[in-house]
Amino acid sequence: MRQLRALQAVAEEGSFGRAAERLGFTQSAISQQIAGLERAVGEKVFDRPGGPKRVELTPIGTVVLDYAAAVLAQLEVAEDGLRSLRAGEVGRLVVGSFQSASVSILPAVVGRMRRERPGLTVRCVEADENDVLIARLLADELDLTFLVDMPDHEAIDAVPVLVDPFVLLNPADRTPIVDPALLGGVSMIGQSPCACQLSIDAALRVHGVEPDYVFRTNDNAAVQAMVRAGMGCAILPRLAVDTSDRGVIVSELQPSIAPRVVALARRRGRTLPPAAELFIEMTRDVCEGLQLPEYALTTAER
Amino acid sequence: MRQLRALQAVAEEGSFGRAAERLGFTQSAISQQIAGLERAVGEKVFDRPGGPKRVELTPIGTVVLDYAAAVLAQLEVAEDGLRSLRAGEVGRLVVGSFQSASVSILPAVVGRMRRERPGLTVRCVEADENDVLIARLLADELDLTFLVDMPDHEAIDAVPVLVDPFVLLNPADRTPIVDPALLGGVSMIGQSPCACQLSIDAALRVHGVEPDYVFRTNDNAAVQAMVRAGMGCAILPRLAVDTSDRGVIVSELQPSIAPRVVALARRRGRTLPPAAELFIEMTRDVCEGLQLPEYALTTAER
DNA sequence: GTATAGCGATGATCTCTTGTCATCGTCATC
DNA sequence: GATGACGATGACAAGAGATCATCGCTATAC
Repeated sequence: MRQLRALQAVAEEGSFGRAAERLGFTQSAISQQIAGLERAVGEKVFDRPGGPKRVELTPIGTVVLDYAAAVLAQLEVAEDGLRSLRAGEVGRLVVGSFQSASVSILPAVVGRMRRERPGLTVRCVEADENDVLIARLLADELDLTFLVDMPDHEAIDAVPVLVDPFVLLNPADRTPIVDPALLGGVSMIGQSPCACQLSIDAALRVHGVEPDYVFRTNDNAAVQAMVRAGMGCAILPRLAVDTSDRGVIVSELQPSIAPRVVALARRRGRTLPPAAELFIEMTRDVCEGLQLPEYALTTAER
Repeated sequence: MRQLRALQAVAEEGSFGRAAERLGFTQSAISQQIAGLERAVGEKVFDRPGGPKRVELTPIGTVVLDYAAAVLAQLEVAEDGLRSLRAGEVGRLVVGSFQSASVSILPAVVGRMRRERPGLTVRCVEADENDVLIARLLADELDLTFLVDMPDHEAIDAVPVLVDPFVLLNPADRTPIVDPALLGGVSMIGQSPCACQLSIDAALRVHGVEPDYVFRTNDNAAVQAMVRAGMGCAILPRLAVDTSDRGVIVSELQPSIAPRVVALARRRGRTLPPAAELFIEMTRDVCEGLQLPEYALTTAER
């Protein structure tokens, strides 16, 4: 390494002394470095004519120089690559997500990443169940993952990024129900029993209600369309709701049930790519924005 | 370097200790090498879960490993290349030559080289004048050069490889002349004043003869054809003569004139490619063969 | 729970590498 | 023959790098 640089410098300068000067060594050091290189190669790489003449590469020296240049160039490429990787300018991030996060949070975050760090690639892996996301996170298939609720797993580190209250959807042509305790016997639209749905059901049972789902779909827009069509009520996280829909009345639950917490999780003990910190920061920022008052319910008041 | 190898070994073994064993170090040494690498990279390259679990590459570590593999592969290519270069298996040799050497010596030598060392490239540069060859040798454009006569130049090292006496060519239909002193006034075929021709002329003048060239050509076969056609006599180095030509009588000069010496020269102080030694050896060998009795004059006796 | 075994980190120590300094011999030039 | 530029080399100091012994941590076994 040091020897290869010395070789280059001497070959260019034609003199051990000048090469030493260029590299910040003494002539003696260069002499020893070249001697070491020649020991390694097994042949002289320079002809030293003596006196003030230039030292000249031997035929073998020429070849060694070519190889040295190749190795050093390779090394330079590596250094450049690492520099930009460390700076978070380039890289690849695999993020787990679930449907409503993919709809409400991810687009904004990924959009900003693409704008601010075009070299970064973000790949998203979606799964409906928390457990699947957790398993993939633990298997190091994901760098980060969104989760519903804070996980209770000692190998996982999670930060809450969004507190997303549940809201009640009623058809616009009916007097809206807002008390979860009154949902007993009411037709409801639900999701298949994913993490989110299960926590809704549990909350309703606290109010003594066993919900009666007449239709289940995991597509939030479909849920909302069903409500609009008058098939029943629905409880959804607020961020999953299209609040511009005039056919549906979106109301806070009174009394409210425990809101859904969206967390961003990482495996404990796994070092993340530098870009991950950026991703986390942006996500928190985006989520903060999503919780601003202007995103509060407006449809019910209209 | 050492660190890159350590990185590879640890990544493959999943353990500092086993990597140490493989590389012939202690675990402590590997630990420090990886620590040094991480200092250079600026980030951890391994996650160390602790306990008997495998250490795992961090995302950055994976990238570093890729770069390391590239650099090490490059280095291996270099080592392989140098090994075969040093062994004289591959390489490139530029050899200076003049016409009769190109005809009589080179083909056999190059042929043998090609057979025994197919990886070697021999390029020949031909020049009619000794001085041109010497200048190119001194300019390092040639690794070796054939020369007519031993050079008297302190920067050149030469070994005689062939002693090639001059012979006299007479047309077969005339009583042959063999005494150079009798060539005065005789029509002669000669070459243009190259090194070889000049030494012939000088030798003739010693015998009081000023040769009368009625035709000059640098093509030996053309000289011989002219003699065959009866245009005159000619003096040529024996090796330049086609002794199977029945139309020409080839005789030794009596008294003989100083023979031409073919030398193989190198620049003093210039290290030659390993293949050059081989070339020199083969040349001496071939030339020895050319001087065997069976190559002695036969035409005159036929 | 405690014991145990495997693993990496670390401080002390030693060795070998690699730098500098001073000096020498060589070669071209004045 | 003096001079100056150059590389080689021996002595010595500084630093890198290896080993050894030991520590703390984690998972597994009893």
